[in-house]
Amino acid sequence: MDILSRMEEFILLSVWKLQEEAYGLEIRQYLSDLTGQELSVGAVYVPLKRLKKRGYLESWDSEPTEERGGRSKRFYKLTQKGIGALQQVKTVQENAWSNLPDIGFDWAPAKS
Amino acid sequence: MDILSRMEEFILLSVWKLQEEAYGLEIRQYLSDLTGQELSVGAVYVPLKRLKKRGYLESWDSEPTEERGGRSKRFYKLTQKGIGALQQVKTVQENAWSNLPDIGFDWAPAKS
DNA sequence: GTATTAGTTCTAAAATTTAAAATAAATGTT
DNA sequence: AACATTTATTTTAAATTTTAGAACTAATAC
Repeated sequence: MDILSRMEEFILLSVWKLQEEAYGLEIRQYLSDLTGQELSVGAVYVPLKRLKKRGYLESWDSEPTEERGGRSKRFYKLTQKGIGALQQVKTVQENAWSNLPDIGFDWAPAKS
Repeated sequence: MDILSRMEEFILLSVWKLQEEAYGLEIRQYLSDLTGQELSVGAVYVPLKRLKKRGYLESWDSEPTEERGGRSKRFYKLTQKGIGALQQVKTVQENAWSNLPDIGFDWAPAKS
């Protein structure tokens, strides 16, 4: 399906949400909080690269220095294409959840 | 992430939506309409089996006969676990889309 | 220089998705 | 009865995505 995977959607949304602070480890932390589940570093960095390569994100590296140790951060920002892909997934998502019948059907055959 | 993939979510929702008519090819058609994209048969049957094996769906086969040719259908129905997984994904999804700042940031460095 | 901290890259295994050919099981036709 | 047609599921292998975590980088602190 030519629709963002859930991981891709979540990463794009993290970038949106985090604004000036959208970089790898921060995104990882944000998503862990959101879903209540630990996330390996690879689980974030691998799709980030892919999303950039495909034009959903752009990036730039922070100036080497700041306050304390550690290497520089790679910040991300949504492109127009990225925003469009999010809009699309939102629409399809909403359609999928619309007009569902009441749950609690009873048409399955009785269990033997 | 221990959350339904998008394909899994969509298939479970199809089963919910289609009620008495929830079987492979019908689900495929429904999802093609929903997303506006053709879907191979494997793209539906493979995850259907997985979802059943994991307890999100139960199934039974239709009586061999009906009106016209063709082999019997395998119908699906959500289990409690399946409903729960959909509820979870809905909640996380809604959280992910809440409280997003206005889009149209301008903190990226100027293009060189 | 050596330790510490913060971050990214790499990479291989596992899991999922996808496409399409094969198979199955029913009815219709001659 | 044999063969064609229709509807549906199964199989399978390739492609893609996800995941974990070790390795590496680059800065500051001592």
